[in-house]
Amino acid sequence: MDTKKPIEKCEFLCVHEDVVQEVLRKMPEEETLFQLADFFKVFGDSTRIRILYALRETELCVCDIASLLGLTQTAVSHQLRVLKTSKLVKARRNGKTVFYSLDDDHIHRILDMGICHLEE
Amino acid sequence: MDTKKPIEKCEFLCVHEDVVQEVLRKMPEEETLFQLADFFKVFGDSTRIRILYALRETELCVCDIASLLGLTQTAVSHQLRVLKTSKLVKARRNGKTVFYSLDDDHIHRILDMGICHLEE
DNA sequence: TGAATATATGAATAACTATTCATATGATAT
DNA sequence: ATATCATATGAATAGTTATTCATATATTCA
Repeated sequence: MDTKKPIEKCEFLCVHEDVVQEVLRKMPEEETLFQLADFFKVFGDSTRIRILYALRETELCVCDIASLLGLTQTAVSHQLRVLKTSKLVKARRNGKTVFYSLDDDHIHRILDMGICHLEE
Repeated sequence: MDTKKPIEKCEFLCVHEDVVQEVLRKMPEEETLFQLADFFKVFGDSTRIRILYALRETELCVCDIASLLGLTQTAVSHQLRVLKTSKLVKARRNGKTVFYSLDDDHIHRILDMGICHLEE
């Protein structure tokens, strides 16, 4: 079928089979790693990180966040939805205003560690 | 100039000015937060996370990683370059083979924390 | 030197995602 | 009820990025 194969592909000729098997055995589940990547992905956007670190200080309404960070209300709302879906923030309604805050202390600690990391 | 403005935009009428100022004062530098987002971004890709957790067990050559994770050699090489640029992995050449490993113990600890997080 | 092998890389493609625009919803006050 | 304000959301757009393809580089061995 495959009539033209100009260069013979290096199809893992060099694999250290025993090492590979050992690593496969010890590594976390595939599923776990995909979840972990998704978790980090949420932090991997400057808009969301800035929102999170603003909320680290105090709860804020959508307009406050937009003003604070120089963003449109719409952009902030969209990102807050992402953060809420990921259980990183929670919302509290007070009349027309919706106040957002970090979902729990666990998130606080993660953000504290983030700061810590950059200081190393 | 702006002849047609059907709906008057909500331009931060609700801002709690004092709170916003206080938060701005306390928050980390903009620059710092952008760096932090970039840092998380590297972890926020399943291919890279899987490579990192494979390397958490032992050093591996490019072919081993590709075989282990069911990826092409090219895809792995490209991502290893990203990880190397971000100082997360380092390379050691032995003949034709290049072995990659986590750059330092700090990265090890971060990966350990990742696992920890998912167990909560 | 030339063949073979392991890895790297530039360019093109494909997939994803953040932002914007227009508009809807939800709440208050008159 | 209606007008106004704060927020939410669907669709389109624009920007980004992971993967693939083709090929280059680096090293070893005959």
